[in-house]
Amino acid sequence: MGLGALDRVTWALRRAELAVQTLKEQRLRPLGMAAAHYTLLMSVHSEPGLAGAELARRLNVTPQAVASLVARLEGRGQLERREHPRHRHVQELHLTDAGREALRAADQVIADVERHITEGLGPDQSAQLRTLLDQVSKTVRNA
Amino acid sequence: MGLGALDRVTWALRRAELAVQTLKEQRLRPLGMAAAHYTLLMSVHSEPGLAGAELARRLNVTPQAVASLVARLEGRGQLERREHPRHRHVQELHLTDAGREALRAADQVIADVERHITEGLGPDQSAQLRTLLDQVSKTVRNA
DNA sequence: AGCTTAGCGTCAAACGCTTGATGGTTATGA
DNA sequence: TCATAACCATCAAGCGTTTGACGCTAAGCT
Repeated sequence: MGLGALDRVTWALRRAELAVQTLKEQRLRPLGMAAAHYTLLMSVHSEPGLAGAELARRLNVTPQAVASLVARLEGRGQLERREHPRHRHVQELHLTDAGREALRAADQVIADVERHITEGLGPDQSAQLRTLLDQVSKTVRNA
Repeated sequence: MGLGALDRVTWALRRAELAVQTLKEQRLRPLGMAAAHYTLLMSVHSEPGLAGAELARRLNVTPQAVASLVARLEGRGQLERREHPRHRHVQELHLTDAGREALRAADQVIADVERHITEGLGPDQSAQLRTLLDQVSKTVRNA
């Protein structure tokens, strides 16, 4: 029987993602930051003031997972919860100065990983890879 | 400041992988099988008789995670642990007939997902994507 | 206005995985 | 031969996440 799953695109995709994520985690570890923390900080940075539940949707995780991360980052003084002006029950998430500094340091590491990959591929192939990956995402989304 | 992580290749990679994995999980759910189960069964199928620890290395997880999955699949009668001929302490992992049948059904679903993606991309672009992904894996591995 | 609906945040329990440590088994080398 | 090292499997504890349920707040509808 066939069952040759070894040379499928989705397996190559999985292995590449796993390798990249592992490398990021390793590089981020000396900074005392997990990849999930970096992702959350970066999301809040790019879209400040949104609620935890909204953030959870963008990151494809549950609101509780976000709440857990927020609690930790708030404890470190990198993130702060403000009261939403209209909805008293909702909390706006914002970065503190310390949070911005931590994000800057972490992003330097992440950008280095990214650069290493894109240089290994070359500029045009990197762009093409991104195009193909986006197309995969789009194809899968409306499956 | 720059900090534009949104249009990085590694983010596109992450999102694509997440989307594909989520879709697989959804499609596999009606069969009562998780993606991790499918992966394990497929690995055992492609290389029968290897030990749990060895399997863990290929899947990039811990031996305990494999043991947990094996215990569950053994309970379902889809997998069996045989005694290694030389090392009495080691266990060879083999598929049962029921395991092979379950794998066949699951692989049909997975192959369908794969087909949907490759058809959305076209044959040559699919091949190119796989090449690029493998190159990313290789680049990252010796970073 | 009052009622229903929808959305956010949080608590509690369950699940899966990792880390660390232990015991058992085979191979290697003095 | 005997001791050391290497490897596998397993147990126990800790951590992060998901699932399910509850209370609370704001908006939409009659």
